[in-house]
Amino acid sequence: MALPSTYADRNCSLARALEVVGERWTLMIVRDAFFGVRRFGDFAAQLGIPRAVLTSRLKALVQEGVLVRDDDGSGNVEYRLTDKGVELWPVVRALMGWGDAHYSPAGVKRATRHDQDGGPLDPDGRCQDCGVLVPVPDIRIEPGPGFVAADSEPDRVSFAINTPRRLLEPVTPRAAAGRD
Amino acid sequence: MALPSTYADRNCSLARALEVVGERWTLMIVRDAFFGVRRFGDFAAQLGIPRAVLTSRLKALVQEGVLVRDDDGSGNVEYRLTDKGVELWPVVRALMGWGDAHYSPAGVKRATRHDQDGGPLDPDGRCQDCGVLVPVPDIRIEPGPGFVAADSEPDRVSFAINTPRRLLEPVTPRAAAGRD
DNA sequence: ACGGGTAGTTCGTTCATTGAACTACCTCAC
DNA sequence: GTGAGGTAGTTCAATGAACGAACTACCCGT
Repeated sequence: MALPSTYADRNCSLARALEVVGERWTLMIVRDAFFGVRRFGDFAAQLGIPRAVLTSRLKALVQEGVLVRDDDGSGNVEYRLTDKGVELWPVVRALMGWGDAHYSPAGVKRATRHDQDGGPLDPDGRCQDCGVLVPVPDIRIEPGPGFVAADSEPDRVSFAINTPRRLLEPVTPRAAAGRD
Repeated sequence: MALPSTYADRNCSLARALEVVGERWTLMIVRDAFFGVRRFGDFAAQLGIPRAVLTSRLKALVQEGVLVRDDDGSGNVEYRLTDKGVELWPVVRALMGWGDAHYSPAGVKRATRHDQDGGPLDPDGRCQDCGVLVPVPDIRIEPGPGFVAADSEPDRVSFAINTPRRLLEPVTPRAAAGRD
């Protein structure tokens, strides 16, 4: 991976995209960002990723404009998806869909719905009730039939992630209001 | 990466999918398979991947049922996408789309069309002329406006890949007929 | 000053990738 | 049958990346 372009193929946007999000952990970080994770410690705990690797990945994602780093100056930092990052949703959705289809016989692990009317979404992200292409912030995600309950008490972040909620909604109700 | 599951998240089909196709090179191999590459040597030359790594990735993909290995007994082996592998097309398409959108200002590097009527496909893979959801074998792929011509004479496989053709059509016209 | 929370860095170990060279097998022409 | 040429791999030393635990640095409220 490293910098552009270990995948030497100059004519393939897949190679180019993988330069950015193809490294180990990167898409998992992006996934968590969609689920509302914003804090360094939350990413680290949620993913079980070495902190040095997390630092490196977050730096790369910020540099590529997938995340923004927002430091409030008081030791609290937030990483949030940019528009460019949000546009990775189809990638995450496609991979999740494939994983669900082939490795989750009991059904999808997480279901998506149109938050406004509760309609389920088709594979393209369209509401099956009202037909609109649901924008990412209006997508509600919730445990599906293939979801397996944790055997131990979930931590704060896992609980939030496994409770019906809209994408991008921060899992950590940050003290300061209006920060969203 | 390694075996199931270095991404410990048991409730995430994204993690599960990445266990299979998230390693370095893997999606590039799958991409080439969509483009009709089937031979060990063609993958190796096309991707510039160390042969040992290619061996390992192909083995893993076969074991996961993404590819089938077809050995005709005469030293010729073909790796072909299974149905499960073909279902990765939305993943490849989504990543290519994102790469095109953000790293190819001159336009998409490869355009997709409905082979039957030549209609361009929308981001969901639907023909904009006739409206049908085009099955993968009926998708024609061809250089788009962002494509940059090679500076040197392309090899046989690169030439085939960069010429309008249907997905999954083998780039190597294997001697034996009916082998498809 | 202190305790607790936060975001990182450091560093020795382990593991994966790289790249070049080498092996093994089959086929066809002679 | 023997040798040339094509195929699919394997081997191995060197490099680089990931791991994980411990440590540093900063800010805060008390």
